Amino acid sequence: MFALVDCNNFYASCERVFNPALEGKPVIVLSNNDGCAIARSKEAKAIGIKMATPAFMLEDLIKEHDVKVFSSNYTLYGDMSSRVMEILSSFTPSIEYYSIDEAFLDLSELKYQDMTELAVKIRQTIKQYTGLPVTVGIAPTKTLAKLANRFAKKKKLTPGIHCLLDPVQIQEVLDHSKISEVWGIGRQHEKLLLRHHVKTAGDFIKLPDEWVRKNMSVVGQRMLNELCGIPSIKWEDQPPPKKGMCTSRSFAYLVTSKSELQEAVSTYAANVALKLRREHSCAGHMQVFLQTSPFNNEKELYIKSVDLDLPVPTNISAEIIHYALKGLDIIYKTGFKFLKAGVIVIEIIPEDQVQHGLFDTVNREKNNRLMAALDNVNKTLGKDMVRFAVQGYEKKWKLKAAYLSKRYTTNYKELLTIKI
DNA sequence: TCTGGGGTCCTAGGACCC
DNA sequence: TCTGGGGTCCTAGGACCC
Repeated sequence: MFALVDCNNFYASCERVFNPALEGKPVIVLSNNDGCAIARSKEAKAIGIKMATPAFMLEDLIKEHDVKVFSSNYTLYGDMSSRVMEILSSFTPSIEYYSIDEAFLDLSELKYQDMTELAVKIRQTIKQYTGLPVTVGIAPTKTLAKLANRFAKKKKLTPGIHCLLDPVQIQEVLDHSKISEVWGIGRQHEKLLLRHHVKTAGDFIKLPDEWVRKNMSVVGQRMLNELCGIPSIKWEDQPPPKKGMCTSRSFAYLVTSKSELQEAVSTYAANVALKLRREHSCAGHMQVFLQTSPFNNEKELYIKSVDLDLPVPTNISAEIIHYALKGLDIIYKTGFKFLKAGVIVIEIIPEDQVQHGLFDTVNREKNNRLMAALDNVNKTLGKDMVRFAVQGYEKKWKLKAAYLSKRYTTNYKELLTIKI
């Protein structure tokens, strides 16, 4: 048996925990750059705010219904997430952290007899310790647990938990789940299946294996197995090592000047280098990319990326910045208004497996000590307090975050104050 | 004016080898 | 007119996830 536990409207709920006045009100959280709505409270969904709607299209609705709007506060959400995960891991050590707001638990070793009772307990504990509402779905496979979780959100009786313990209960949920609600069915597969009159998950499991395999590859076959109660998706206790890391952002406004792009690209490069150091990894290869707005139909779209080999796999900021700027030199073109840039590193290996080059001109030992010192200072004083000059000081291009809440749980200066 | 960011997995097809 | 067959590796692109 597996449980899928996820936080309801996670980002919106996090904002509510520290601002009870938001209770019962429509709340939305915007993506980076205050671009579009990525989290919505129940009330916001009810007035018709759809996932990923651009903020500028919501202006009327926001005014009309007095919607409370927030910029993404990842420091806060990340910290709340680790609190939830810690509580979950107190129920069982067999836990897979699936995303910032959800986790699978493997319940097979658990002595709990009554699964429903366990689900209730999980829900209550998280609510009590963090203030966050969660939903629990329990079933024989991960995909069914996902479906049970979705079902738990829809149903009127005992909302927030649902267990699929026998074939009858499973069949009921399959028949009441739209095909698009199955984990792994996206827009394209939905279209394909609807063309073949497959409307529900119940219809889907009636399809012959060969058809699924032919039209939806092994991915479809796995979904089919999972829905039939045969676990076919890997259990990942430990997150597998990352294959690539990326830092990219849209700019607050369209950027034309090369110097501003250099600031941005070197900032992203420094960020990627920091991510590598946190994972104790080095990268052997990088890509830098640059693009104009895909939404401006009148102007020519310019998307260009360049690949660069790093002579020796590295996580040293200065080195990664150096090559990123070299890449920018290659792809930069005057006469365009750029919306977005990014730095990607691949060929990632553990830092203790780096093969040093015979003709290496970089003093890696010294640089590693420098990076450790830099990370330490920044950890104490706050992110980016010490940085490379090329990253710029003003950073006018930096993304917008006009409605940012405080970092209540991670910064002493931003603790919640209560007047009594 | 204003449209997120960071990932994974799979397949097909080309290049290359014997 | 004839022009193998198998294998591997790499890449681009598609689909999906949160």
